[in-house]
Formats: sequence, structure tokens, C-alpha cells
Amino acid sequence: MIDASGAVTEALPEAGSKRRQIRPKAERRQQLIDATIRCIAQHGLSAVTMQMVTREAGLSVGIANLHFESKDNLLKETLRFVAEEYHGGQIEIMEGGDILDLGERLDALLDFQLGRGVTQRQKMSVWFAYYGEAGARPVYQKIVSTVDRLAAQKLEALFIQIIREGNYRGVDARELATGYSALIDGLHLGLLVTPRELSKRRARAVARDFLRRAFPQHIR
Amino acid sequence: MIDASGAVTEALPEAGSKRRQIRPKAERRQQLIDATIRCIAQHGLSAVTMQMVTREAGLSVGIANLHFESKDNLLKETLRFVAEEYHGGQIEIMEGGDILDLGERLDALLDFQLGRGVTQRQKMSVWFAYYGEAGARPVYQKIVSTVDRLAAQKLEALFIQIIREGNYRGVDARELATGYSALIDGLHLGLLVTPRELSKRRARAVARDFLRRAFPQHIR
DNA sequence: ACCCAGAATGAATGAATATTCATTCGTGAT
DNA sequence: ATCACGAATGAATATTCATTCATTCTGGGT
Repeated sequence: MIDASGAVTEALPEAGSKRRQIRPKAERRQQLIDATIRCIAQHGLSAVTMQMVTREAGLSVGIANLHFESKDNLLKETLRFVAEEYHGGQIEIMEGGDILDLGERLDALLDFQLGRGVTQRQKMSVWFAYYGEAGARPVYQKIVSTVDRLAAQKLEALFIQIIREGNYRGVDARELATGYSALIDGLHLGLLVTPRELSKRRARAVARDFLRRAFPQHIR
Repeated sequence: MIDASGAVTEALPEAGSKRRQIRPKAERRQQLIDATIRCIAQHGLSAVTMQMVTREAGLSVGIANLHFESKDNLLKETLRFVAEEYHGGQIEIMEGGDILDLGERLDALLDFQLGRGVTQRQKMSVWFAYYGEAGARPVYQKIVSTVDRLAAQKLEALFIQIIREGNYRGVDARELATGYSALIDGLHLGLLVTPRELSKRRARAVARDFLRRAFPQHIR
């Protein structure tokens, strides 16, 4: 998956074309999810309306309720999509056999987590918009934690390999994995809320520093 | 400030009392802000209504627009309150003269950041609800970043002192401060969204581990 | 005891919004 | 060419909600 381009900026209204088009359900669903992502990023989750989303998608108002049964469901599916895209990308890197050197693999992971695809304001906005509601909506918690748990396990497994290979002492893989994940989340937050103070470059340096401190032989 | 109790659970409707009471403006404002916090935590920012808030506060619907001019303003002031409470608490610890030992001061900071007051679901929910909207609302960004910058400076200053005292080599105070703050934010997120996987105890251990790795002579 | 400034109330208003569904119209099969 | 299925449309509906404001009431001052 990975989708490093992360482009969700396509489907502009296509000014001229008013002709009605019939497309397969799956395509329309994706079109609506993409529009939803853009709307959340631009206006905030609490300001998103069905009119706004369907207009952004260049479609009629009724269509969202045709393909998703309700607004709630559209939002839920949008979260699922973003969550799976992010975690899917991570997992692909961690279990993919194309990078054999463990240090390089760590690097690739970091690049993905703080690279263009993920740190786009759009994606980050969506991500945290849902986190904000998660406290009150068990459904969101479940979607995120389900997908999160798997990524956490893979990360822990990778750390265990690294610890063994480097023969590091007094390092708990699980604890370190938790810390690293939290650090990445926190950096995403910083990039979203205080982009003036935290540049993408610096965020990367900070994360790399964390890893270097834990695995000095593998990083740099 | 600090308000370690962090209790915003008081003002239940007081079942019997229907008698109209006249109270000073400042008190009513706080009462409404507290109710807003509870509502956001319980229902999510996007589901909060004026009726809900005023009802929670045990007051009439019109009162919120009397003391705050609009819903928008009430939400803005609520964010300001939470932000100032959190950052004010941190700053008080960092610049307070009552703890002279630097290691102890770090400990106190960590206790505050992951202790009862702050990690209460209520406060965390509010915190992240606003972060979620921050991408689309410059007002929120400004409130948070204003108050954030000061805390970041104090933290950096504390780290500089510690680095000097411990004569630590190859450690950049600014970078480390950014990393630590991000880590704490990320842990808060974890506590909010996946409380099953991340207990408060473990969050503390993870943060402490980060500090120990950086300042081994000062922690533990 | 009496006033009255202004705090508090809550029914009423109007704007915004999710959802419905009767109708329209592509498209692939025949 | 024709048909029929079902995708797509968008005007209409019903609901929800922020905000207003005429009215009521409280409590400190005289």
C-alpha cells in the first residue's frame, strides 16, 4: 500500500462536466471518502456536513446516503481507511522482505512515519480529529486500537531482533516500542498544531535521536 | 495553580433546588466552563450543544450567551482554561524554588504530566478534541502555541541546567526537550485512545525511561 | 419596607442540516 | 433499437440547534 504520494487533492469539481456518470459502487465510496478527508482537514470534523462532502466530491447530496447508509457511517469508514492506510504502510515496511538490514529498515519506517505521505496536513488533521472524539465514541476507539495493536506487535518484534543483533543490555523491547510510537504520535501533533516551532526536518532529527540513543550501533 | 485534584465532577443538577440564584459573573463563567469540559469529555466536541452544557451546569439555556457572547466563544475560553491550567502547572514546577534538586524537579514534572490531575479522561478528551480542530481553526492554534512556547522554553532551560550539572556530552537540550514533550503528548494520546494497551503505570515507566537514558545520573 | 439594577429564565425564532424518495437517465444485455 | 435495472439526482421534509429578548426574580442599598 504505502501510497507515499498521499494525494487526496484530485477530484476538483470539473467545472464544465454536468453529465451524470454511473460508476461502480467501490469507486464512488472511495471518491466520497477522499472528499471527506479533504473536508475534515479544511473545516474540521465538527463542521463537516453532507452537503459539503458531496459538493467536494462533485456529486449530488443524496449519494452519500446511497453508498454509506448515514453520515455516521461515512465518517466511520473514513477513519477506517486512514487508519488502515497508515498502519498498513508501517506493517508493510516492517515485515517486507525487501530490506534485510535492520538499521535500514528502521530508517525506512521513520521515513514513512514522518515523510510526505503521512505528515500531510490533511492526513494528520483527520487522524487527530478522530482521536479527539475517541474518548466519547467507542467505535472509533475500536477501529484505531484494532489496527494499532498489530502495528505495535510488529514494531516490538523488530525491536527484539535489533536488540538481539546488537546485543543491547537493559533494554525492554516492549517499553521502547511504546515509547517510540508515542514519540511519533506526539511529533505528528506538534507538526499539526505548532508547525512554526516544529519543522518536519527537526521532527525527524528528534525521532532519529531517540532511536540512536537506544540502538547506537544501528542508527548512524 | 496545579489543581492536582482536577475535579470537574461537582455541580450535579442538585435535584431539588429550583430557586433562581444570582451569582457573580466570574463564578458563572467558571461554572459553564467546567460543564463544557464535562460535556466534551462525555459526548465529544462535535456533539456538544448549548442546551447540553447549560443543562449540565444546572442553569437555563440563555445564560451561556449572557456570559459568553456565543457558543464559539465559550468553546474558545474553555480551551484557554484547560491550556493554561496544564501549562501553568508545568511552569510552576519548573520555575518554583521549592525543589532545588534537579532530578527531583524532573520527577515532579513527570508526576504532574502523567499524574491524576492531567490524565483524567476528561481533561485529555478536551485537550485532543481541540487539537483535532486546530488544523482548521487558527484561533485554537494560537491559544495552544502561545501557552506552549513558554512551557517549552522553561523545559529547555531546565534541561540545560541538568546537562551542565551532569556534564552530559553530545546532548542537545532543545532537541531533547522537543522529544520529551512529544513523548508526553503521545502517551496522553495512548492513554485516551487505547487505555487497554497502555496503563498509566506503564506510561510513567516509558517516560521515565526516556529521561533516564538521557540523564542517567539524575534519574534513578 | 421598598426599590431597582441587572442576573437569570425559557419560549419563540429562524437558520442549518441529515435524510428521504419520486423521478431521471446512463448503460449493458437482448 | 429497445428495454429494464439500478445508479444518480435534488427538491422537500423533519429535526436539531444557536441565539434572542420580553419577562421574572434576587438581593444589596437606602
